[in-house]
Amino acid sequence: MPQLDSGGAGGGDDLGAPDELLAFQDEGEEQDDKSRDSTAGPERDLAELKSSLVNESEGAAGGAGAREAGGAASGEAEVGPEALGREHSSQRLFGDKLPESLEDGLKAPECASGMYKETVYSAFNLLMHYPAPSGAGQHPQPQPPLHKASQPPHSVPQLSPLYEHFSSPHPTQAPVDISQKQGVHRPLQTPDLSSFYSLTSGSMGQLPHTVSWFTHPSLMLGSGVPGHPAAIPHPAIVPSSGKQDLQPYDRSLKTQAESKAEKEAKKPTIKKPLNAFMLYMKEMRAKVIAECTLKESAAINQILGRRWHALSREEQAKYYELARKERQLHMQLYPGWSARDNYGKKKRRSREKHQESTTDPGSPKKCRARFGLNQQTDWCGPCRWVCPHHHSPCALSCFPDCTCSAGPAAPSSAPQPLAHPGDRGTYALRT
DNA sequence: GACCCTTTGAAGACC
DNA sequence: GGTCTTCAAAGGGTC
Repeated sequence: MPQLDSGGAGGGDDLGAPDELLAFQDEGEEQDDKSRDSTAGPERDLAELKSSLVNESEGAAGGAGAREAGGAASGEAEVGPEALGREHSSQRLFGDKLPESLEDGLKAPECASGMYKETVYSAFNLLMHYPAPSGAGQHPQPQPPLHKASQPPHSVPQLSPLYEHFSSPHPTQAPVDISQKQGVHRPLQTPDLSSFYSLTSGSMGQLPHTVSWFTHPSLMLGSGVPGHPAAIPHPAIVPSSGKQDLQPYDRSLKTQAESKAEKEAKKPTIKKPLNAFMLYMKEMRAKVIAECTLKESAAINQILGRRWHALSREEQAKYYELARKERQLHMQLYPGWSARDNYGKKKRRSREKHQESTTDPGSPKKCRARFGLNQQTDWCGPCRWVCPHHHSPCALSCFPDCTCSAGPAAPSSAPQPLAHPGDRGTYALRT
């Protein structure tokens, strides 16, 4: 993490996100525990993490896992396996049940043995912690065409070929070559940008996403941001419409206003730069899919979220730093861009859910949606949470340690929804 | 075909 | 300033 790395690339970080620091501040003693755990041995750490996941998934049926999770959620002395949750307080409160698909994946031998198996999971940590020595012999992947003769000691071998390029002392040369080959004007070789990727020995490696900025198909096609002075193609740029252009004849039939609107509609959307977790997901998703034979992104993201919390500060710091560079580069490429530009481009039902929550309680399904609960969760009663509107037990078997044991409340006495696991901030755990 | 789900983090909106 | 909302990725699932 840049802020914590006094000697690292965090110095002079004008774009450092304050949340990054807060995230670690929140962890507090957890991080100390984490450090101790990591020093105690990765095998134990991994085994406990795996165990905690199994317990969480099995906690729905039994109570032991629930109590275990509850102990971890108390935020106080985390001891033994309980400490393995390693989730932020808000996340720890989120005693979710893994989706069936995820449970299946976890129970599947190939997943159980792969996800948190030392040989795989810690292999990633190892790669992140201990830079691979230079030389092709250490490289598990085929040598890329742009492979440099010697690999910088700080590089991460499993990353894409261009990662190596950008880890090289002359990171901007290959894009120049590429653009020259493609006949694309690339005013990218600004001192500032090159400085981003002229990684020092202490700087972090480049992940495929960042690297992919320069290998994206749009780059190869020479597309860019119309009107933008830089006109630098970027994977963040996506056409707002996938439809093909109109034929000239059809176009002639369009009125000027229509064509203008059409132009506006076809204006490529500049996407938000990826944050640290997104970069982490992008890199690790394929591994999780391969290890767990899962395809459902929701389940995969749950796993990745847990893995993210299981990462050490140093490991997370690499992604925070990369995300900071992403934002920096994004800002340079699109100076006038704002996240507001993409607001409202996605219709989200969450907004509708919120509106529903303030008016009609609606059906139990809507009520579940109001509290952000899993729509697929059946109503039953292990947590004894009572829906304030329907006065029926909420069956959140995925929240086995829910302490909201309030009985059915009279409608008039329940103007406020009860604290519920769905409300991350108010969920209290049984101690 | 649009949206949901699910995760974390960044940033804008809102009070 | 604190809280809430939206969007970034991903792809199977749902409507």
